[in-house]
Amino acid sequence: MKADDDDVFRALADPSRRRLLDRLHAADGQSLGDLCAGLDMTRQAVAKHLAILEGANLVVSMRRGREKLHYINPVPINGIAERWIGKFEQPRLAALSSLKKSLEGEKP
Amino acid sequence: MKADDDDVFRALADPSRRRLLDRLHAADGQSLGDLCAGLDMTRQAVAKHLAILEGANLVVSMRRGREKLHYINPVPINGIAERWIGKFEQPRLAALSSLKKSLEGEKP
DNA sequence: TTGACATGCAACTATATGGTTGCCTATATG
DNA sequence: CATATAGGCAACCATATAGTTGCATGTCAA
Repeated sequence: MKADDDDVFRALADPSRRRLLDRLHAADGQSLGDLCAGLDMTRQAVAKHLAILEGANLVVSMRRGREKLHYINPVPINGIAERWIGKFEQPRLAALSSLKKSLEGEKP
Repeated sequence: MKADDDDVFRALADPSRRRLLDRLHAADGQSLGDLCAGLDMTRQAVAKHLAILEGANLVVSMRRGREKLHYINPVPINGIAERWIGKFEQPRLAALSSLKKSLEGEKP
């Protein structure tokens, strides 16, 4: 519920950014140019997405010469998975059964 | 990576909607009026958020008389946690160490 | 039936967002 | 040095989104 989480959720909301994360997951440490290849977006658009991902701390970058290499940072994702999503996993079956019960039992 | 996931991620992107899910998590089966209490939003705004959550299948609703009761549906959240977030949990430490290695070893 | 209560629907506004184009800066390399 | 390459910056545009107000519909209870 921290404010940080908001950046992470918003960063994850865009399909293009999720694809970028997928690409980095497949091959970590790619440059901006590498990440642009095959996407029908301008380089600048990709750069903006990467900036947002960096802002959410989902990606860290370092410059090597004139290149900027990008690395995935799994910590925030792990964070929301643990602190926010985790609480829905445990009561999953309970909620389903209580829902079913409600749907069946409340009408009469 | 299904198209459904997009709805879920987008639904989760908004803090107000996450708060609504939190409220439903705290007390399942609330009506629209119940969910409005204490929020500085109009009822209509809340209704829209709930519609989006329903569209993403994160919430299901049923009418009882003139009330509409809302229930959380943990399945989609569980889905993205398993299928999308899970793949980042496992390589977490590996990625961190490779990042550290890169940050230290590439400069000279 | 009549009025109060819970929700639905529609139009409208303002801002956020994703994307573009154009130009500038910095690092290699001939 | 000159030129290509990789990326950064800023203005701009179109649409999506969150929120509002106003009114309509449906349901309960006296």
